[in-house]
Amino acid sequence: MKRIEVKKGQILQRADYLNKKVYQVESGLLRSYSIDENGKEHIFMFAPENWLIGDGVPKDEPCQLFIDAIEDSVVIPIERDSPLLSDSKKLIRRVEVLKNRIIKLMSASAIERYEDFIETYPNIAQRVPQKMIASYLGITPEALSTVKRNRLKK
Amino acid sequence: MKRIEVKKGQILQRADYLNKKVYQVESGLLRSYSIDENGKEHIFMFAPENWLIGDGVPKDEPCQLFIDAIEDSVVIPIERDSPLLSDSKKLIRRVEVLKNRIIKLMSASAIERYEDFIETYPNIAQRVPQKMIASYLGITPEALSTVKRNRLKK
DNA sequence: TTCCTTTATTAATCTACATTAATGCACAAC
DNA sequence: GTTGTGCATTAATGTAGATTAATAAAGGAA
Repeated sequence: MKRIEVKKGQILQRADYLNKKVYQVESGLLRSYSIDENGKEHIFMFAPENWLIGDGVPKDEPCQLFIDAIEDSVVIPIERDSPLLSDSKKLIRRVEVLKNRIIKLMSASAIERYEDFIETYPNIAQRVPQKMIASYLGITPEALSTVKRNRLKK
Repeated sequence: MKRIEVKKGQILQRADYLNKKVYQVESGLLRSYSIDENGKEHIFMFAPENWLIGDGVPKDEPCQLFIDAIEDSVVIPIERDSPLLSDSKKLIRRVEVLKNRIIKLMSASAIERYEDFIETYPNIAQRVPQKMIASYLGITPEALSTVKRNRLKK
C-alpha cells in the first residue's frame, strides 16, 4: 500500500479544500484542528499510531479541518468511499467518544477535563506540548498552567 | 412493528441501567440528556419525528443518558444490533454533526451557538422551552435570556 | 557555541457566564 | 373564580477562564 511521509509541522490537509482521503497512521503523531474567525486553533483530535484521521464530511464537500504532523509520521491514504471505512462497530464507538466529549465540555471544569484527558490518553499527553492539550480542552495555555498549579497547592 | 406511546414527561430510558434498544420517533419530540454530579441536566440531543434516539454505548454496558418525552410521542423500539442501525453513511453523517458541535462549543460564544441552533433547527427551537435550549447550548436559562436581550439592543 | 523562535509560567486586569434571588406571567388543577 | 407550579426575565454579585504583557526556559538553526 502507498505510504506518505509527513514531516513534523507539515500540513496534510487544509480546511476549505477538497480531500477525498482519510489517513491511517502507521507511525508518528498527527492532529486535526479548525481555525476560527479570530485565527485561533481548536484541536479536534490527535492521532497516534494505528489511528485513523480525516474529515467526516461527505466526500464532495470541502474539508473543515486542517491536519498536520506533530511528529515525523508515516500515513497510509485511504479513499473516503473505501469499504474499510464502513465498519459500523467502529463508527458507533466513534460516536460514543464524541458524545462523551460533548457532555464533558458542557458539564466539567477545565481541570476535570484535563485530568480526564491525561488519564484517558496518557500516551498522547506525554508527546504533545501543553498548549496543544489546552487547545484540545478548549482553554488557553495560560489557563491550563494556572489550573495545574492550583491543583498542586491543595 | 411494535409501537410505544410515551406521554409528555415520561422517561423512556435511565442512565446506569441496561437498555438494548434505540428508538425511531414516529411522532412527537424527545430528548436525551445526562445529569452531572451536581444534579444538573445537560441535553445531548433532541429527536423530533423520523429521528433516531438512543445511547451510543455497546449493548452490554449501562446507558449514560436519560431519554424522556418533551411532547406526547410514539416511538418504535429497535434492537441495538439490528442491521437497520449499521448504515455507515448515516453514521458518518452523525459523526460530522457531533464534530461540528464540539468545534462550536470550543470556539463560539453563547449567542453564536444560540443563533446557529435556531437557524439549524428552527422546527425544534419553536417546540421546546428556552431552558432546554439553554441546556443544549451549555449555558443557564438566565444567561440565554440576557444574551438575547443584549442582541436586540444593538 | 550563539542566536532565534517557540513554549511555559506568572501576574494584573477584564469579561462572559454562573449563581442567587426576586418578580411577573402563563397555564393547569382544583 | 383561586391556587398552585413551572417558566421567563431582570438585577446584583461572584468566579472561571480570557486577555495582555513580561520573563524565563527550552529547543532548533546556523
